[in-house]
Amino acid sequence: MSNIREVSRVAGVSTATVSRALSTPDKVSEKTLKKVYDAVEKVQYRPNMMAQNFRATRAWSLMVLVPDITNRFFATVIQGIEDTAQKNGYSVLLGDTRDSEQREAEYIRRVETRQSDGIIQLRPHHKGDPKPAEHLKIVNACGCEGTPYDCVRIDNVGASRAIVDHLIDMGHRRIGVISGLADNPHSIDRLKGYHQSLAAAGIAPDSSLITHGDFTLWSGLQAAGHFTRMPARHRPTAIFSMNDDMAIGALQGLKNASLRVPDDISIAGFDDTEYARFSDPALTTIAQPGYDLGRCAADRVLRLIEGDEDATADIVLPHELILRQSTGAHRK
Amino acid sequence: MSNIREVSRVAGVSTATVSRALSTPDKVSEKTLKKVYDAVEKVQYRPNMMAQNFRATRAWSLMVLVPDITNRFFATVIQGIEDTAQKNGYSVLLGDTRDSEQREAEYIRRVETRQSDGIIQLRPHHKGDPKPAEHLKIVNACGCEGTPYDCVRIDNVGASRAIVDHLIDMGHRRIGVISGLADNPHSIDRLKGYHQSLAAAGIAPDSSLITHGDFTLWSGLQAAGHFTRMPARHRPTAIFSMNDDMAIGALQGLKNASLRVPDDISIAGFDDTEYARFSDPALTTIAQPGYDLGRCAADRVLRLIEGDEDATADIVLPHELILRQSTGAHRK
DNA sequence: CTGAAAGCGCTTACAG
DNA sequence: CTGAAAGCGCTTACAG
Repeated sequence: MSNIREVSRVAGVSTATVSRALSTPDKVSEKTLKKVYDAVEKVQYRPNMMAQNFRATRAWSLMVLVPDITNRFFATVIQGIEDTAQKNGYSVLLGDTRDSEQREAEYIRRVETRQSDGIIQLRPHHKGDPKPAEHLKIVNACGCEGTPYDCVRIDNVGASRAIVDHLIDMGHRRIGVISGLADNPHSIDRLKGYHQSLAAAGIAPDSSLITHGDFTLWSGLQAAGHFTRMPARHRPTAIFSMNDDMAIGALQGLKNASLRVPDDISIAGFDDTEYARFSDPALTTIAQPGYDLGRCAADRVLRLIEGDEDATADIVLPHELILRQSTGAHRK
Repeated sequence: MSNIREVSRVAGVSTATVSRALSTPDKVSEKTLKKVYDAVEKVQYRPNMMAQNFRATRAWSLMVLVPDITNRFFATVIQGIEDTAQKNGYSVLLGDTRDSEQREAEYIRRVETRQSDGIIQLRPHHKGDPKPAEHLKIVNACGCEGTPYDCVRIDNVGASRAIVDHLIDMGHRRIGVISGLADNPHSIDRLKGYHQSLAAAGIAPDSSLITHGDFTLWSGLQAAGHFTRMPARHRPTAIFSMNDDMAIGALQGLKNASLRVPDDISIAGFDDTEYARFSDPALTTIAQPGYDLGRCAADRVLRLIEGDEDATADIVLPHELILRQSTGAHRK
């Protein structure tokens, strides 16, 4: 592994000149430049970024804290983050927390020890979470309203209202919900939208219509059981699942119980992952701009890191209701 | 941001002693230890890993080169890598190449400039690829036979044979293939297995039965069109798709053409991602040990980095044929 | 058990 | 335009 001293020796100049030739070539004469470049070529010099970064006190990397990398929606957000990071010369460190607080703490420690310049957190900030240390550059992507630091998100309450309104417009009055974990802020916000829609339509809420999963395919299948086991007249005629994966899982549960979708029961998802389009029937869902959420969040941490920014931002990106075949009119 | 000098000042000892107290406490007296720990606490000292790593010439990070992070199979492999890395004190740098050679080159450059200690490459090594530089610590996960450096993989030829044999056992003789890109080594190996099975059963190959996708859901849908547009008597009675995503895409194409699976046509996938179980009908497929492939590959680079190893390894992990409802007996 | 000193590979203010 | 020198935060061989 050659270093700058070796280059300077071969080129017959000082290390300072080599450094300048490489970083600020217009401060160096043509002739010297050539000598340096030739020497770089000759000794196959590659700068030692560990040394460079150490000196510059900049790791040029971003830590992404993601609950579950196999979740396609999160993977899309990460693509947005990575493209932006890459474009700005930053690397992305993967922190797959698997919802473990201990793992999350370990990753955050890496940022505190300067292995990373900033954090993008993909799980929503819970009400009870401690506020992150003042000096941490952190942005929440896919968060919720009320996050006490920078946050890029959609209007979860409004999106939820849009989808429940759609179901109500189709004539449904008994609308079931497959929520995420009860204390998850996404669950809370989307449930709020659900209740707002019911209230606006004059439909009395019924807690037996609400069941909880954990955003995985499996939990969606389990959740469907809650509804299929109900006597038919109590059963909802439509279900709002808080993500596509649980909706896809539920689809299987409904079919196992010989319920036809949407003829016997409608179901809608949330996220518009690629699989939503390929389920049978294709899912009505809310399209979240995953890639853009990642891109914006990355832009934001980068500005925090560069120090261009101090005011806390709450950026809300648009969502869109996507109508497909899994929802249909209520049939008497 | 406090540093070791500040700690030494507060503790009233030298920086050397602080360093020793933190890394080799048994070389330091009890009394001094306490003074140091108190000072660390008082000034909220966090070691600067950039300095530590620079001095140790070890980045403590692994670069993962992945063609597409949204592919669930790859995401699972990455979980195996990350758990192993984490356990050994390494971070994972994400290099989502999107099949771009330019991006791949940029990521490799990061390793050459010592931002990372080693590489795990998730795309298979192509015959024509240049051999990576001698000093690079690189392991191929999910590779193919004949990779000229360390490789952890399954027996793609054998797995392909297992699935095609199954279709033949069910009475199918016209077996279509949805391959990946023609020059992809996985495509090549799996096609080889397909041909071996046909030959063993005395079935003449028919190139009109082979079509190509790119391992995405969409391309599977396109590929299905190739078969549904055929006159019925030329159409295959079973299809082997080289991954689950394309099979799921194809499922939709077959349904659009009013073909029932498996009554009119059988289809099998490859990978056994979580979605294979939740498609309708659930997919017959080959289970690849994605998590273990990642774990083994990470173990391997780690050994390369630690210098415990020099012989090139070719590690083959077991696969398994998973029978579900998407394949059935051939009906006359 | 402890401290003074050197050095990892780089960059930059300073002087010429 | 160029070089000598200092310094980023840490560790460790050396001497005591």
